[in-house]
Amino acid sequence: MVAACVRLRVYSCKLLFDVAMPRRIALVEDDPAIRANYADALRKHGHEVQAYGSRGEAMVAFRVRLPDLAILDIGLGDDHDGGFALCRDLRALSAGLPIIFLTARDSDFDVVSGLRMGADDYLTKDVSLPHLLARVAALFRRIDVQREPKLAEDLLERGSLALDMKRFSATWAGARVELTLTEFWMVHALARFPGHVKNREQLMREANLVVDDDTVTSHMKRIRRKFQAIAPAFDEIETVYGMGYRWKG
Amino acid sequence: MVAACVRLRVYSCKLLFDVAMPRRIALVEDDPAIRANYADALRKHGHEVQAYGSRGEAMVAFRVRLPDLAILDIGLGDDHDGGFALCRDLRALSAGLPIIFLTARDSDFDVVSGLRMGADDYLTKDVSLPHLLARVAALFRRIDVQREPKLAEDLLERGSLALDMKRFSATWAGARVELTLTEFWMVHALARFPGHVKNREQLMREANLVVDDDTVTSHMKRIRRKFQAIAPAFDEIETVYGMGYRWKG
DNA sequence: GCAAACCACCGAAACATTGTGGCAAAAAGA
DNA sequence: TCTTTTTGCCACAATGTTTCGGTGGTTTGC
Repeated sequence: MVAACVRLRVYSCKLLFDVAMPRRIALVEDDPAIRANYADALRKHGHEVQAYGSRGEAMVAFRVRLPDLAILDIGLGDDHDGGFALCRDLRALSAGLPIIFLTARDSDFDVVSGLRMGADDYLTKDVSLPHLLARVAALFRRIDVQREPKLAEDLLERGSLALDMKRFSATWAGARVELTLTEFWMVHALARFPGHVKNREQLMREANLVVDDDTVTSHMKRIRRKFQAIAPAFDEIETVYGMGYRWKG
Repeated sequence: MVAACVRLRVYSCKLLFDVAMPRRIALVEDDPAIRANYADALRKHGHEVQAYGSRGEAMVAFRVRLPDLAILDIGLGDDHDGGFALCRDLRALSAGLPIIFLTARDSDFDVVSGLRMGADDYLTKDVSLPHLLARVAALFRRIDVQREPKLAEDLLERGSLALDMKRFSATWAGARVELTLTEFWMVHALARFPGHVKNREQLMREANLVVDDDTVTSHMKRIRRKFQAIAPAFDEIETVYGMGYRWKG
C-alpha cells in the first residue's frame, strides 16, 4: 500500500522532469566516424548534441556556454592525454558539470585516474549503445533527483494537459504549447474545472479582461489552433451553444 | 611526459577528497569470503561498512536506518534476482539513495536493467579494488557537489553561470562578468529558479528596489549587454511578453 | 423549412509591451 | 571637492498581442 503510493509520487515527479528541455551534451572525440556514430545515437534519444574533434575546439565552445554533460575521449589526435587535460579545465570552469570518459583505453590505471580527476563515469568503447545510453540516463537521473523537488499548487495536470503557473508554460502530452498571457489564463480557467461550462463573461474575468464577446471567440479560435498545431486531433475545448465553452477533460 | 604530469596532479587531488567524513556503506553479498574482502577494503579506506548476506537481512536494517551508499550483488543465495528486488525496494524508501551493483553478471542486458532500475553504477566483480574505490569516491563526490549549494548558500551554479553570493561576483563559463549590485541581485533572482517567470515587481523586490517598471527593463538591457560582451551568443534571459523575464537554464 | 441567434474564421487596425540610446540625478570613490 | 560609476527615467522604435467588424456556416426554436 505504502509502497504503491510512493511509487506513484515518484512517477508524477518523473513526468515533471520529462517536460523539461532537452539536455545539451558535448561530445569530444577525434575520430570523425565514431564521433558521428555516438552523436547520432544520442540525438535519436532526444538529446541535443554538440560534437568536437579537438581539445581546443571544445574549449572555445565551452567558454561560450557549458553543456549539461560532457562525454570525452582521452586520446585526442596527437595529444595522448588531451581528454584528461580537458576534464581538468572543465572542472575549473564548473565543479558540478557531469563528465563521462568514453575511450578505448581500458587499463585500470586510466580508469582510476579518470575518476579521480573528477569524472562521473568511465566507459570503454566496447560498451554497446544501449549501455551507453543507460549510463547517460542514470547520470541525468542522479542530477535531477538531487535538485529541489517542488511541485503541487503551481502545477495543474488534466490528462495530457499540464499547466505550470510558475513557468507560465503549457504542455500537451509533453509537447510545449506557446500561449500568450490571455490565452494561458483562459485555458487555465477552463481546465481548472473540467466539464464545467464557462460563459464568455467568466472567461474574461479570469483573464482580467473586459472586452467584447466576439473577442473571446477569437481567443478560443487561436487557442484551439495552437493545440491543434501540436496534436491535430485535439478536441478538448467543446463549444456549448448559447452557453460558452467547456474543457472536456 | 605530459601524461606523468597530469597524473601527478590527479594524485594530489585525491588527497583532498580523502579527508572527507566517514560514510556508512551497506554491502549486500551472499558469499562470506567476498563480502569480507570488500568490506575490509572499504573500511581500510575510511568508510564505515555494514555487511549483509541476504535481501531480508538487509531490508530489516534499511528500514531502521538507510546507509549513505548501498552496494548490491544481484544473485543472493537462492534468489537469483534478489539484488534487483532489493534495489527496487530501496528506491521506494529513498529516491536519492546512491546504489551500486557489484556482481559477477556481466551481460549488457543485466547492466542496462540495473541502471534503469535506478542504480547509479554497475560494476562486475573483475574490477580491481582501486577501481571500485575510485567509483565509490566518484559517486560520493557527485553527491557532495550537488548537496553543497543547499548547505552553503553562497554559491549558485546554473550551467555556465556561477554566482558567488559572498563576493557578489558572477562568472560565465569561467569568465568574470562585472555586474553592479542591483544587476547581481536581478540575475540571482532569475537564476535561482531556472525556467520560472519573474515579473518586474518580483525582480524589484529581490533587488530591494521600488522603481518604475521601465527601470527594470533598463537593468535587463544592461545585464544582457554585459553577458553578451563575454559570450556574444548569450541567450539565457528570455522575455515573456506581458509576464516578465525568465532564466532559461 | 425558415428565420433568428450564434459561432468560426480571416485580416487589419488598435493597442500594449519591450528594446534602445541617451541623459540627468544620485551615490560612491579619489 | 571633483570624478567616476551606478541608477532611474524618458522618448521613440520595434515587436508582439488583442480587438473587432465582416463573411459565411451552423444550431436552435417555432
